[in-house]
Amino acid sequence: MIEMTMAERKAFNKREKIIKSAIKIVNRRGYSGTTMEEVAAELLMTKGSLYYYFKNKSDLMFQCNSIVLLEAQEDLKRVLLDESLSIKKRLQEMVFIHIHYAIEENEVFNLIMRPEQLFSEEQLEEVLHLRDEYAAFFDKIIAKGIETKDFNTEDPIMLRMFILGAMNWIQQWYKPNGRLSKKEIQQRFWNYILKLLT
Amino acid sequence: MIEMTMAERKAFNKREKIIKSAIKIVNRRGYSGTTMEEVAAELLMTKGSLYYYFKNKSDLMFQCNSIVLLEAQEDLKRVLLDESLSIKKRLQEMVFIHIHYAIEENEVFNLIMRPEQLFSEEQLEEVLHLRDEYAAFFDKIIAKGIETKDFNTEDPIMLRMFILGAMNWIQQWYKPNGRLSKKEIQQRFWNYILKLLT
Amino acid sequence: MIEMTMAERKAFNKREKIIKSAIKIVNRRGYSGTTMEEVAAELLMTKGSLYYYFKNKSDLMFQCNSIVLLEAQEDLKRVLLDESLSIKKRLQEMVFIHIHYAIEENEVFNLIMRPEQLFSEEQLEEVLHLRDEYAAFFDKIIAKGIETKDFNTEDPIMLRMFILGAMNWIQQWYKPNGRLSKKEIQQRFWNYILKLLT
Amino acid sequence: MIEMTMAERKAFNKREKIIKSAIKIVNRRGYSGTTMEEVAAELLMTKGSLYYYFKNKSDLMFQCNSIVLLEAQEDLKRVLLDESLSIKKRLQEMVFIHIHYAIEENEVFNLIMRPEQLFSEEQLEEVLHLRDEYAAFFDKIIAKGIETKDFNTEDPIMLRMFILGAMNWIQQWYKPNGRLSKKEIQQRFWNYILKLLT
DNA sequence: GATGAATGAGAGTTCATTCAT
DNA sequence: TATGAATGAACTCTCATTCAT
Repeated sequence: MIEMTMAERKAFNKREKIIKSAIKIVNRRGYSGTTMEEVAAELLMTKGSLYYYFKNKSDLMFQCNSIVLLEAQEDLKRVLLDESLSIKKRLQEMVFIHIHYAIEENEVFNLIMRPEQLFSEEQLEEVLHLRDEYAAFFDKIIAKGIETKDFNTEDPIMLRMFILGAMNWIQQWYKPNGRLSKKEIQQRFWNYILKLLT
Repeated sequence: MIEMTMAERKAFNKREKIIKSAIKIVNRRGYSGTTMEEVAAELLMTKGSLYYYFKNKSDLMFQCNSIVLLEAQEDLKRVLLDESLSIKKRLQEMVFIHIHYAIEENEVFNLIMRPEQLFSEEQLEEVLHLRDEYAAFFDKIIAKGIETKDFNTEDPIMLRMFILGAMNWIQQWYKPNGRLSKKEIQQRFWNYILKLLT
Repeated sequence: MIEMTMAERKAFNKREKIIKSAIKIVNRRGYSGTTMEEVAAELLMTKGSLYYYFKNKSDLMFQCNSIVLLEAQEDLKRVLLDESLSIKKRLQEMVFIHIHYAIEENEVFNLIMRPEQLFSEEQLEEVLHLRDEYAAFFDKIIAKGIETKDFNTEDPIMLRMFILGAMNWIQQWYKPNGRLSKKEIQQRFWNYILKLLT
Repeated sequence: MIEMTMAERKAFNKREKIIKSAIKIVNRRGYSGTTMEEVAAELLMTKGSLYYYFKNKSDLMFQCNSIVLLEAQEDLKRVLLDESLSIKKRLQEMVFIHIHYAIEENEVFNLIMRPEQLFSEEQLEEVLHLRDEYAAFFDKIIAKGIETKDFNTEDPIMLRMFILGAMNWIQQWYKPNGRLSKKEIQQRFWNYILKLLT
């Protein structure tokens, strides 16, 4: 979107590679369990080098969080604005997307449990802002559905929190080879959600 | 329940006091943010002394988890077995209890996010067992409700996971002086749950 | 002066031992050249142990500075209040004391060159306060001498700065086996100072 | 003085620019507080480039020191050799020059507090040599003054050390907006010095 | 000439854990 | 029982230095 020289692009790519790597580690070890050393090792770098790309650990963690959230937002937005789909279908897609991220990017997703402890004030503000934006996508489609009488509920905000909570929690018990596949979970959760909304 | 000498009882009490203190700290700082130092300080002890009562930090954390879960189990059991109440009423009470714990004992409750990282294999087994037991209380009442036609759902296990997830997540956004009081949240969540079950 | 239990006294002594050790290192390496590692090694401890006694490096450095300055203040005060000595004799003694410290405790004395960079605001305030107090001892005896007509000068503050500066600088060139001994330097400097004051 | 090709001259100029920049930083941050990064940033370069012009940090610091000292020497020499001025007047000018440098180039001037720590043996030798040369200018004019009976003192070397020390120390307490201006300080210090010399 | 990138040694700091008393 | 003291491993972060391009 923004013009970059070759060198800038290269640096940008490297930064992204690091973030992707860090995301993997965070998903395995959690935030405080992740060490700069391990992130570096995964990339065959030395930890000192990471500081060329990121101010400090908290900065790196912050960017991990942002990148995942922004990606998910992109996916949601595409569906939200796709007028070829019915309201219900759109929400369903969004639910599927959310569950996908909750399962695949379990720790990093919107799941920093105590972000106040990890992030600087400035970062925290943006983290919370990103989360709000994310949630707003769901609010929007629900509001539309209420307008069109597809959905019906009082206090849609609280209901959205109920629903997102249920989905976020999946990562706590999901196991790749469990009784139900990701697809089946998505389908059943969607059924519950639909029931709540009508 | 078990016979104890005076000395044993004294030690037992002390252990409990330490756990209660630790729970407070964990709720404030999270697991990895909790230091033995701070736990000891809260009790006007030195951290060395803690090791007389607990093998190590992980042991202390484990007991924190257990005590909260056992307490909550006690509360649930009392309601579950109270035949003077209707099935629905009983589940409602249980929901209220669960939300109460999720809010008041937010971090410790059933919420060690990645227990594999914190606990030894042995401990982990028990942690997971306790969780299962806990969840089973809900399964039981739901099963009863299905029998009596109070409730109606296929795959009650999955639905229970949906519901517990939604409730567990409350701690992520609950603020003591938020728009809705604990009581109001309990009520609304109960409404949603009832809708899902009928 | 203050009541202490055995244990407290022991800790106090240890702390003092560490400070004394640190002072040696600082005199050898300068402030930023001093590492916690080396201070610990000198005492056959590990650097981690230092943190049992001092909050951080800056705290240790601060206490080094304070202890030397306070000791020197004690020495000065004893002379200043010794009414059995003439004013001139008292100032002479004080000059000798100052030169002694400047030579023997060269780096730590009042000589942190850029204290703003090393100390926290709080510490800095006390450091500067201690320095001011120290200088005030000289101001007092000079003021007395002016009263008694022993001394004669306008702007005694500026003159005191001139004199202390000259003495402080000794550490920059003093060598134990140089042309003049400490005693001779003290005597000559006193001659110059007397000339300036009369 | 020495023939240079265009390219050499260009490099020479660049080197000087870097030194000037470095001097600024050193005056602000002290020797060990100065980073190659910051020096480079001030010049909109990258720190890697500095190594094209200087072997290492110590080399750069060394040249900073030299350049300031050589400049000051130039100034002193001009006055020293100006036979149109009286001996006293000449010394007065030299004192003013010295105080000027002590205030304006506070950290770099002759003030590397522990040069043994920073410089290689080779460099150290030259640093000390430059300092001696510098001091010798003062020795020369004082010697002349003694010859002409303008001044009178035994051990003029020691007295010169006393005087230079007093002046060097100014940087420890001088503040741009203090009670006395630079000019006033220069005047008073000159009065003291004159008193010492007659 | 200049730079982006990487390195590696070492610094300060934290903290669970141990143990003699 | 309790503690003061010490430890050591691990961690974050800094920075002078190098080098291919």
